[in-house]
Amino acid sequence: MNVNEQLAEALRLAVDPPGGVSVEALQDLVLDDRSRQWDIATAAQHVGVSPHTLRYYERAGLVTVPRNPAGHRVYDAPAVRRLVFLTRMRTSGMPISDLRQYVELVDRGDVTIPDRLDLLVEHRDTLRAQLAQIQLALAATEYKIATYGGSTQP
Amino acid sequence: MNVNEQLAEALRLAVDPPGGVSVEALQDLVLDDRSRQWDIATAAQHVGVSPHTLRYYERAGLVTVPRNPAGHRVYDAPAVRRLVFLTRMRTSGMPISDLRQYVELVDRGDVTIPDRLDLLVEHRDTLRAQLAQIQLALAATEYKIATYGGSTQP
DNA sequence: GCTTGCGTTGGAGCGTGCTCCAACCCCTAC
DNA sequence: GTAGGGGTTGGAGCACGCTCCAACGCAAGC
Repeated sequence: MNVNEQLAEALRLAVDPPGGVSVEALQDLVLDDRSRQWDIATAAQHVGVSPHTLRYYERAGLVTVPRNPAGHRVYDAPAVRRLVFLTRMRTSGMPISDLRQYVELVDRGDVTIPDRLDLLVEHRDTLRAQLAQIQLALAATEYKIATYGGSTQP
Repeated sequence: MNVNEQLAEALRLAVDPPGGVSVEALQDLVLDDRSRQWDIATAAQHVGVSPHTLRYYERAGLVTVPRNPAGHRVYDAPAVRRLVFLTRMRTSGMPISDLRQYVELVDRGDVTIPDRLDLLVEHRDTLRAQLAQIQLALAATEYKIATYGGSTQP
């Protein structure tokens, strides 16, 4: 995978998580990068979690979200993309504590890039192990299905 | 995948879970199918969980385990293979409640095979979705690693 | 002005899946 | 007989990640 392909892939990832981000969300995120802002309900929809969860993530220190004059949270496109990334890491099993550690490293600037790399590499290995586990479970499940005589192949 | 390949695969799955079942465990499970029996500590090692967890699974209704005259649990090879299967389903995200439902269906005999198939097919779909999720998370992680400039490819 | 709706907060509650504890039992070795 | 090392039980505790609640604030529409 060369860098261009990786960029294309990353863009796809940022805007099209399997959790369910819509085409409109894509357009919001890609086309109106700078100016657009969302309230918590809309941002939650874009990210694919509940507003509750977004507030929880803020409380947990994963993000800091600016407020409008009324004190309401205001999310912009980069913030939403960050949340999509964080959510992806979450749903793939990275604990909140690790994610907090990661964003703290990001906050501390480029000097922490090696540390971040360590975290990412570790998580990558975890993901690979998970992948193997799931593939095994899938094979076992498909075997059971086959031996039960169900011809349920798609 | 024909049936023979599936059988071979299933055997491999039953005796070589990534959780860490040893070669001795394999031999125990395959060669000494009928006569061998294990106490809870040994069975736990074979399955790759703690004795605590095995007792918990029994309390949760996933298995019923016979006792020796002293009242100690006695596990035989089929029981351990069943536990390996259950553990694989667990670690791949099937909740205890679903597993209990499944084993209840098994207990009720062949008439429940269609219901079991439904459960399995549903879980298979869940697994496929999980697989896609993890692959996306892996791609995202590898992209981050690449853009941080770390040449950490294996 | 008042209702409605969405937002805010701190704090409590909950479901899951273990994990541990206390009190006890059994068997073996010394 | 007694100490030690395993096992047994019911029940409590815990970590995690939400999820909800009460009490309140702001803003728009009638």
